[in-house]
Amino acid sequence: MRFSRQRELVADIVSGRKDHPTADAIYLSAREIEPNISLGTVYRNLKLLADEGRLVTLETSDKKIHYDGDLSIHSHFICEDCGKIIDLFESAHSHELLENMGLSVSSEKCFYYGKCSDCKR
Amino acid sequence: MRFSRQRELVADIVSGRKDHPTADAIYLSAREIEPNISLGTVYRNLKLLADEGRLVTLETSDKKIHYDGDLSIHSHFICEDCGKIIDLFESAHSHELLENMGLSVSSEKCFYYGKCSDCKR
DNA sequence: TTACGTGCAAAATCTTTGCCCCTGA
DNA sequence: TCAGGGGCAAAGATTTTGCACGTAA
Repeated sequence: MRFSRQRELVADIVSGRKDHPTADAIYLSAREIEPNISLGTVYRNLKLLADEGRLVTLETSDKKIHYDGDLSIHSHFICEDCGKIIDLFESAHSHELLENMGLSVSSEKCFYYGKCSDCKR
Repeated sequence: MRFSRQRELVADIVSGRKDHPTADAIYLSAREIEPNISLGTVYRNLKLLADEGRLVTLETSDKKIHYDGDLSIHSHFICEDCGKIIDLFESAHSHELLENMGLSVSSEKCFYYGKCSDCKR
C-alpha cells in the first residue's frame, strides 16, 4: 500500500484520541488539518486501516460505527444515559473454553451497558 | 400496549428461531404468514419489543442489526469467514469489578471473532 | 510513467417517520 | 367509540462507489 497523507492523518487522529470517534467526528478533525479531505476518503481509509488491524471498530447500539485506536485487548462500558464509552482494561476473558469447542478466536469485543457514575447521581 | 397480530407474529418469529435474523429476514418470514405486513411495521415492532426487553439486539460488524430472542445471558462467536453467529452459554463474566468502579451494569454484549470449526477445514 | 489514492457527488443500504386508514378493547 | 397500530411510501442517516484528476514511487 502506497503512502498517503490523508490516510496517515486519519490514522493519527484515531490513535491520538482517547474517545471513540465516529467517522463524521474523524472527518471534522481531519478537515482542521487537511481542509480538502473528503468524507469518502475518511471512510475509505478507516476501512483500510481496520482491515490492516491498525484500528478497531466498535458497533455499539447507535447505528454509527465508532473507531478505537487502542489495540490492546480491552472491553467497553457504554452509559445508557449519556452514551459515554469507557475503556475497561480490567476484564480479560479466557479463550481456552472456545478453543476447546473448535473455535479459533482472533479477537473479541465486549460491551457492558448500564449507568456511569455521573449519570447515577 | 394494545395487542396486535403483527407484533405477536414478529415476537414469535424472533423467539422461535435459533439463528439471529436481521429485520429483513424477519420481514420475509413474517410475510409468509401475514402477506400484507410492511417492513416499517416490522421495524417498529422490533424496536418496541427491544425496549420492552422481549428481545435483544446484536450489533455485529455488518451494519445490520441482528435480533436475538434468547434472553439468557450469553455471548456470541462470529465466524469471520462465513458470518455464522454461534451462541456461547459457557462464559459468564463477573460484574463485580465494574460495580466497584461506580458503574452499574444492566446488560452485556460480548462478541468473539475468529473461524468456526467448519471454516477452519 | 502509472497504478494507487482522492474529491466530489451520486447511489446504495438500512432504518425511521408522516399520513391516513384500520382495528382491538 | 377512538386511541393505538398498520400499510405505504417518502425521508433520514450512514456508508459505499464510480469517475476523472492528482500523486507517490
